[in-house]
Amino acid sequence: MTELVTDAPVRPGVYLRGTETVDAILKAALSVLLDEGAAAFTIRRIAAACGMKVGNVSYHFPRKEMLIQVLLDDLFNSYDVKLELSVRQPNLSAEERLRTVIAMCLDDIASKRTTRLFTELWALANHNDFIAERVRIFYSSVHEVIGEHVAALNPRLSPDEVRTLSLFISASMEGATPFLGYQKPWANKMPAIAAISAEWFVKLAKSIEPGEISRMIEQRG
Amino acid sequence: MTELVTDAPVRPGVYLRGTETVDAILKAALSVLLDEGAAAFTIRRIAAACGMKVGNVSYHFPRKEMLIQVLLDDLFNSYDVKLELSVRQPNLSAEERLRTVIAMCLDDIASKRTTRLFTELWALANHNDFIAERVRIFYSSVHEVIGEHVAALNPRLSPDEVRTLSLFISASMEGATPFLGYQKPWANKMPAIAAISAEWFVKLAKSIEPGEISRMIEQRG
DNA sequence: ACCAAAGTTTGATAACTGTCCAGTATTCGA
DNA sequence: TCGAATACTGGACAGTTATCAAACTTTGGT
Repeated sequence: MTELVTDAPVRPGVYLRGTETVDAILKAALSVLLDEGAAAFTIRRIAAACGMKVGNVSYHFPRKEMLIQVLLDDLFNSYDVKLELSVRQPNLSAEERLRTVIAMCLDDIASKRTTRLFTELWALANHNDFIAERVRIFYSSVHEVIGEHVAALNPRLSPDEVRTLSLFISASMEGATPFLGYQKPWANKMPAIAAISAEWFVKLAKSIEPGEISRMIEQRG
Repeated sequence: MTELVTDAPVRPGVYLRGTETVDAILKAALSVLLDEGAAAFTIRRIAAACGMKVGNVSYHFPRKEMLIQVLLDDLFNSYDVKLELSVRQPNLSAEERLRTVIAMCLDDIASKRTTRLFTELWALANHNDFIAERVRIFYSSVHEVIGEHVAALNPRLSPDEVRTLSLFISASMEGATPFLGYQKPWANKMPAIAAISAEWFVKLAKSIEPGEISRMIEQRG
C-alpha cells in the first residue's frame, strides 16, 4: 500500500524549456505505458522514448511516483473535459442524451488509449492508494453525468436508486473494455453491443419503478 | 509481445517431495500476485513467501515465464471445474438456471481471488500473448455456458445472436470487477447490482426478437 | 551584459532482477 | 541396500533499477 497524498501534484518546469521538456516526458511516459505496459514503465525506458538522459528525467521528476501522479492528473483532466462536453448537448431529449452518453462511452472504450490505460489502472489500483482514489473520483463523476440523464428520464426515482442504476449502467459498459476494447478478442462485436446497450439501458432507466430495486433484492437476498 | 506457445505447460516435480515443493511455490506465487501485485511478482519474493531458497524455485521453474504459465493453467482449470458444476443444475427451469449462473458469476467476482486476479490478467493480456490467449479461451467457455441458457430461454435466436447476447451479459457482469469487487469503492452495492442483473439479463434473453439486434445496429450505424 | 536560477550531462551508487552452476542431500525403484 | 535420478543449497553472474550529486550549459529578468 502506498501513502495516500491528497494534495494535487505540482507540475514541474519554470522556464519555457523546462515545461516543454516536462510535456515531452509525460507524452513519452504515456506511450510507454500504453505500448509496452506497466512492467516497461521505467525512468530509463521513458527517457529513451523521448531522447533524453536519465538524469534529466530524474531532475524534473525526482520521484517516479511523482511522474505517475502528474501523468494521471493530466489524463483524468482530459477525460473530465470530454465528459463536460457530453453534458452540454442541447436540443436533445433526455432519452437521446442518455443514448449519446452511452455511445460516447463505448466509442471511447474502444480506443487504444482508454482500453490500455484503464486495464492498467484497474490492476495498479489494487495496491496503489493514490491510483485507486483518483480512479474512484473519476468514475464518481461519470456516474453523476449518467445519473442526471437517468433522473431526467425517470424523475420518481430516489437519489439512491438513480446512483444504483448509474453504477449498473457504467459498470456494464466498462466491462466491454477487456473484451471489446482495442485489439481485444471480440472487438468486432462492438457495434452490436453498443446497440443493445443504448436500447436496453434506456429501457431500464425508463421502466424501473421506485422501490423495485429493494423488492428485487429482498426476493433473492 | 511474447512468443505464443500453444503446448500445455508441463508441471515440474517427479518425486513426491518435488511435487509438494511445486505446489507450495505455486500457492506462494498466487498469494504474492494477489496480495502485492504484479510488480512484486519476483522469484525472490515468491521464494521468501514459501520459505525457500531462490535457487530451488529456479530449479523447478528455470524460466519465470514457465511459472506464470503453469500457475495460470492451474487457476483456469479450477475455474473450469466450477463452471462445469454450474451447468449440472437439475430440476431448474431455463430461467432459474440463467439466474443461478448470473448469481454465481457475480458472487465469484466479489471474491478477493477473482477481483485481484482478473484485473491483473486484463492488464497483462495487453502485452503478453500467452496470457491474452488463455484469458480468451476461458471467457469463450463462459460465453458458451451462458449461451446454452440463453438459447434455452429463446430458441428462435440464431447461434450468432445467442453469442452476442452471451457476450453482452458476460461483459456487463465482468464490468462489476473493478467497481464492486473485493474492497472496491462500490462493493456495498453488489446486492442491488446482482438483483438488477438477474432480473434484466433474463428479461433481455427472453424478449429479444430474432433479427432485432441487426435492426438496432442499422438504426444507429 | 550580467548572473542567479533553471536546465542538462555525466557518472556513480546500492539494491534488485532472472538465471546459472558446482557441490551436497534426499528419494525411491531395482 | 545400493545408486542413479531428483531435489536442494549457497554463491556467483551480468544486467537492470531508482536515485543522487558535481560539473556544465542555457535561460531570462534586471
